[in-house]
Amino acid sequence: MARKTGSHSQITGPKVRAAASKLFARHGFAAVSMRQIAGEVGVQAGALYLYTPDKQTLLFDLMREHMDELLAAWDQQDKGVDPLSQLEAFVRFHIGFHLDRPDEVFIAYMELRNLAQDNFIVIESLRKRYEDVLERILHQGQQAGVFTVPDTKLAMMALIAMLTGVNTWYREGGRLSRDKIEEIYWDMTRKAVAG
Amino acid sequence: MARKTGSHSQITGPKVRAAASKLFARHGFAAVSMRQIAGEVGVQAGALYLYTPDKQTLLFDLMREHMDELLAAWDQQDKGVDPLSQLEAFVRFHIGFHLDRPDEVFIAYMELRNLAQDNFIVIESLRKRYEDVLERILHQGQQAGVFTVPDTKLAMMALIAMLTGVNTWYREGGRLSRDKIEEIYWDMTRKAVAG
DNA sequence: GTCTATAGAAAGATAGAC
DNA sequence: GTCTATCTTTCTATAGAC
Repeated sequence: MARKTGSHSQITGPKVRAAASKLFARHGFAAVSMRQIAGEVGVQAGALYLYTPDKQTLLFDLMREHMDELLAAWDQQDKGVDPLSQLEAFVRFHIGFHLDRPDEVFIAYMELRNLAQDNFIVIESLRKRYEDVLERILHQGQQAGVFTVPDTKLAMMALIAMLTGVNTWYREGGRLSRDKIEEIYWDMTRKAVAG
Repeated sequence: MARKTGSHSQITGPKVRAAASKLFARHGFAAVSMRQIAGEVGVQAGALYLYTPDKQTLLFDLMREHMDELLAAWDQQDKGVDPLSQLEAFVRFHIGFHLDRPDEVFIAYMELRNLAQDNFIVIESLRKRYEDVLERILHQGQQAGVFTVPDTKLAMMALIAMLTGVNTWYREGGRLSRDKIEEIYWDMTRKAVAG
């Protein structure tokens, strides 16, 4: 078979990111070598540096892209006007979005400590923007007398931790459908913030 | 000042574990070198191997000890007989125990993927024993008609994720006292599993 | 019990051929 | 665009002096 030549940058670039995402999620950023990533892609280690200036930037780009997608997806989400509808929309959105991207989610939560200082600040501010979405919903519901949350920030953190936790045990084709899982988590959430 | 001589093994051993715990939690197992640990203890890298056969065992021992302590502490905990009292005891115990040991908790959750296969099995079985404690409480409450949890396993995972999440944002001397935090989390938990 | 020194492997990143 | 080859650094772990 003839050796392939010519430009592959539009194919290889995404493959590098996909391989890095998979390997970082499985083994952790620090435990994965550039050679391993290259092996997964099917190129030599040196070739990776056509697509990223260094390993740190590769991690940062993965995390930033994930957070950007998260915020953009929420903006485009159908959500009601009253706090209860918005909270339900948030719960279902959060679970669905996170279950669709287990590797990226894992990296976004686990590899914060491996970000360089400047990069960390950027990712943290994106995360804060997402947390603010939920906190605002809780605050509005509290003001409207629909929810009883003595501390909206604390309730926000508790709910996000609970919802994101789905990723730690969910397996494709498991006992419960995704819709059923969303249903149960929504039920717990609704009751937890009730009067 | 005279150079100290003689045995320090009863001091240095625990110092090695404390240093490893701190550094693994801050930077991750894979990102921490034996030289860094030695530097934190105040010895040379080679001296560490008097206290652990290798880096992997050092991680494993930290995690196993943490899980053993967790299970032992729960066994000695005051807990009522009815499901509601037991659930409250569990919530307060879990938050208190975990806030007392932020580094160990972080390691126990983040470094599972860096355990060798055999070691992973041991830690996972200890974790399962702890999860079973909560699942059993939920099951008993459901049977007794005190709780309304359609799926006890799922509710158990949701609650543990929510409770452990306290560690991600709690800072000593923060806005809320630990007792107040336990109070709020117990309130959310109680409502989430209510009828 | 701890040190210095080092073996041996592997890491991130770069240079230059093709 | 990718390869091979390599520089330089750093790693885990061990050996032997004190």
